[in-house]
Amino acid sequence: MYALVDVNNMYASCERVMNPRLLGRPLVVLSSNDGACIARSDEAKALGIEMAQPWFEVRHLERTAGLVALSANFELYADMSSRVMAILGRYAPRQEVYSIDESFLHWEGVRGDLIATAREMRATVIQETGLPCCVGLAWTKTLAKLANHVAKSAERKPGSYPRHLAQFCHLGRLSEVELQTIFAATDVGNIWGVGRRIRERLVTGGVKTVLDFVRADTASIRRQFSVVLEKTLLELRGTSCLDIDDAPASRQQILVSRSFGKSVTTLEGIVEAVSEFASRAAERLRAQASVAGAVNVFFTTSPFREHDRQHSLNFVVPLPQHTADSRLLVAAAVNGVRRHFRPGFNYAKAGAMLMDLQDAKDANRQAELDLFSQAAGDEPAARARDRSALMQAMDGLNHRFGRDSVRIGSAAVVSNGGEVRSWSVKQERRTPRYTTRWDEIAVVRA
DNA sequence: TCTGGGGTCCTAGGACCC
DNA sequence: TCTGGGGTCCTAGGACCC
Repeated sequence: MYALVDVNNMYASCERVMNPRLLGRPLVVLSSNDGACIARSDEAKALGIEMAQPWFEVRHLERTAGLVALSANFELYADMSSRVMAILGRYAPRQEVYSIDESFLHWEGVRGDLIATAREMRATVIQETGLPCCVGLAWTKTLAKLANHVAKSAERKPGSYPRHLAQFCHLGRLSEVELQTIFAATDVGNIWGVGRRIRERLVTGGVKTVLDFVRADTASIRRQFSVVLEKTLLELRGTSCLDIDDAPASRQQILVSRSFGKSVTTLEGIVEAVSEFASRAAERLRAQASVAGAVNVFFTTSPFREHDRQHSLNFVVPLPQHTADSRLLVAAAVNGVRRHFRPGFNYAKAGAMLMDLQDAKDANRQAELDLFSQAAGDEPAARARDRSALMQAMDGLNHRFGRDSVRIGSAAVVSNGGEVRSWSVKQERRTPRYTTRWDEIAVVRA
């Protein structure tokens, strides 16, 4: 039996835990640069604010509807998430942390009352973190996702589903008739794995609800769409095709990209930003004990500025040998920028992606075994150890004294007088990082 | 003025090999 | 006249997820 546990409006709920005055008010959390709404409280949804809607389009609601908008405080959300996940992990033998606000749980051959377990689990999460969640239970992961959708909707949208399914929905406990009623009342686009495009094609073919979909022919779904969608269909019929992934493999690519707070026109501006992104990516690379074989760099103008001349650059810089050394990765990225940069454009966004990742241990062993590597000009093992020790020291200092205490020279360009870097993201409404910074810790007054 | 930032998987087609 | 078949690897693009 699978459960899918999902924190309600995660980001908005985290802000409310730290500032209860936000309870009951329409609240949105904004993406970097305060550009678009990436999370909404129920009250904000009721105002008609859409996911990813640009902030400037809804900004007037601040005055007219008491809307509150906050810049995303990802450090807070990540910390709250890890607390929630740790609690959920206590309730099931296997857990897959699926995203910052969702977790699959798996019980094999359990007979007990899982709804009772779910109730206790939800109460514990609320008690220990203040965050509300909903639980969907079913025989497969795709059905558990659907059950979770029902649990959420039954709680928040009166009339959508039977009220007794609010917060906890166990599809395995429903009669065939009840199940079909729910399937018939659910748009096919709410299925996990059916996005906008596939939904359009399904609806055009007359498949509008989950019920229509489960009655479709597997072979023709496979033919017209893909094996992926065929699996989705089988899962909805109760045949488990997706196993719980409780030992996630390390990432196959690491991307750091940002839109700029204001556009960048100069080579030095792009160099500065790309250095910073490559440097951040390298930190994550070392955190998962990998090495990279190439750096993919891109920078581009904004398609939304229709009067600007548009230009995008995207290139891959291969490395002579795999590495996790920030200095080498940043240097490769910067050299690429210097070679490819074209002036005369208002660049709006850039990114650095580390590719061709390998396990650092495997890469080392490979290098030691390769009798020809030194003859070919690769560095001796001793030097490689020095590199790794230096990076470890850098990561250690940054962990202890705060991000950017030590960093790579070319990424450290800061304008005189403490002025922010030209490309820096705009974040005017960020709340304190209450749980991860001593100097921003929450203060409680009696 | 102002439009997010990460990821994954699958497929098709071309190069190349035997 | 007639020009194989099976395999791998790589890349680009498209779909999805949160």
